[in-house]
Amino acid sequence: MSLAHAVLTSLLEKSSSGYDLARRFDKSIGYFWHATHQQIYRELARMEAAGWIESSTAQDAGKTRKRSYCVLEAGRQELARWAAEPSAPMDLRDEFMVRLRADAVLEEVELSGELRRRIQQHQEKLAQYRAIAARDFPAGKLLSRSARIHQMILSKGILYEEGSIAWATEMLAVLAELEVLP
Amino acid sequence: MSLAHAVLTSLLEKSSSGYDLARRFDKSIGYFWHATHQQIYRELARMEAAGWIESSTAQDAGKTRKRSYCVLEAGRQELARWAAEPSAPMDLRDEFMVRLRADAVLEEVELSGELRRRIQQHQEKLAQYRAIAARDFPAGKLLSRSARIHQMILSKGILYEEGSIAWATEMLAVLAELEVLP
DNA sequence: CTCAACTATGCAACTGGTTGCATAGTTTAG
DNA sequence: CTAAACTATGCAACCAGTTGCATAGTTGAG
Repeated sequence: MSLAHAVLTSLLEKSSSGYDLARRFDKSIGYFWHATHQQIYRELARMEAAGWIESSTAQDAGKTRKRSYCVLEAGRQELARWAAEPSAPMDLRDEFMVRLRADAVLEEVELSGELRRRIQQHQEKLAQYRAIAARDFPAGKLLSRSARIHQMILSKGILYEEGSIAWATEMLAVLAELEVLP
Repeated sequence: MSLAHAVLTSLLEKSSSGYDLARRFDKSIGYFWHATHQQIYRELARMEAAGWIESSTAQDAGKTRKRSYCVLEAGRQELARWAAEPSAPMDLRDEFMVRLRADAVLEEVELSGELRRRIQQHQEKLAQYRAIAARDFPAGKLLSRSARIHQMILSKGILYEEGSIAWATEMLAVLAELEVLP
C-alpha cells in the first residue's frame, strides 16, 4: 500500500485540508492513483497518530471545522525511505479485455459500440492532458528539475492515452473485418 | 467486480478444477486480471450457489478431492449479459509515479537504479509475450475469429510493454541530464 | 521406506477500498 | 428570507483482495 505516501507527497507539495487534498488528488496524483475522501480522511488520522503529520485549525475560515495538515520531519523521512524502495510492476486490470475474451468464446457479444465509446473517452482525456502540458510546460521555456519530472509523468499519461486510441482503433477494424468474412 | 465473469470465461474455454483454473489464470487472463487461488475457490462456491456452474468429482484422479467445474446455461447467459455492459475505463495505479513525484519534491531520492530494473522487467515480459505470439499466431497463417481476438489482446500487452520501455528509457536520460546540470 | 515437493482444497483473520448516510456550517439564487 | 447547493468532516457497514495456515492425498528422490 502507498496511499499514505501519495498523501505525504501531496502535502509536501502544499499543506492543505483533507477536503482540498481529496479534490487535488482527483486532478493530479489521482490520474494514476485514485482515492475517495473517506480513504484520505482515514489515512490522515492514521498518519497524525503515527507522528508523520500535524494538524491545526485552518487560519482562513473562522467558524468552519476545517483543519490544515502539515508534514513533520518524521513524515518526510518516512517518504524518503519509502521512495527509494523497489516497487512491484503495476498490475493491469482491464475489464474490457475480459469482455473481449468472453466475446471470443461466446461469439455473439456486440463490442464495437463500446470500443467507439472508449476511443472517445481516451481522446477527451488526451486533450485534457495536452492542455495541461501546454499550460504548465510551454515549449522553449527552461524548466526546473521538479517541473521536468512532472512533465515526464504527464508524458506517461499522454503516451498511454495515445496507445489506447491506436489499439482500440485497430481492434474496431478487426471486428468489422471479422463480421464481413465469418 | 468481474472476477466471476473472468472465471466463467476461462471455464467456457475449458472446464477445469479450481486448482487448474488458478494456474491457468496466471498464464492467460492473469496478465490483465490477477487472482489468487483463494479468490477463485470462493468465487466458484458463489457461482455454484447461484446456479451458474456445476461441479462433479473429476473423472481422472480417483481418490483426490479434485472437483471439476462446468458452466451451465444460466452462467453462459449471465456472461453474455455482462459482456455487453459498458465498462469504466481501467484505472491506472502506478506506485512508481508516486515515487517519482516524491523525488520531485524531496530532491534526493535515487531512482535510476529502480528505472533500470523496471526496464529489464518490461523487456523480459515483452520477450515472453512475443514468444507466445510467435507460437500461437505464426505469420501467414489464417486465424479463426477467436484466435484473431486473442491475438489483439496479446498485442495490447506487447504495446504496453514497448511503451513502458520507451518511456522509462527517456526518463532515465532526463534524470542523468538533471544530475549534470542542477 | 521416508522425506520433500507437489497437487488440491479450504478456513479465518486482516487490510484496503467503496457506499450510504449524518452532520454542520457557508454561500448563492430566486 | 428561505431553499438549494456547496464546503468540510466523519461513522458504520460492507465487499474485495491478501496472508497465513491447515489439511489431505500423490509422486519422486535418495
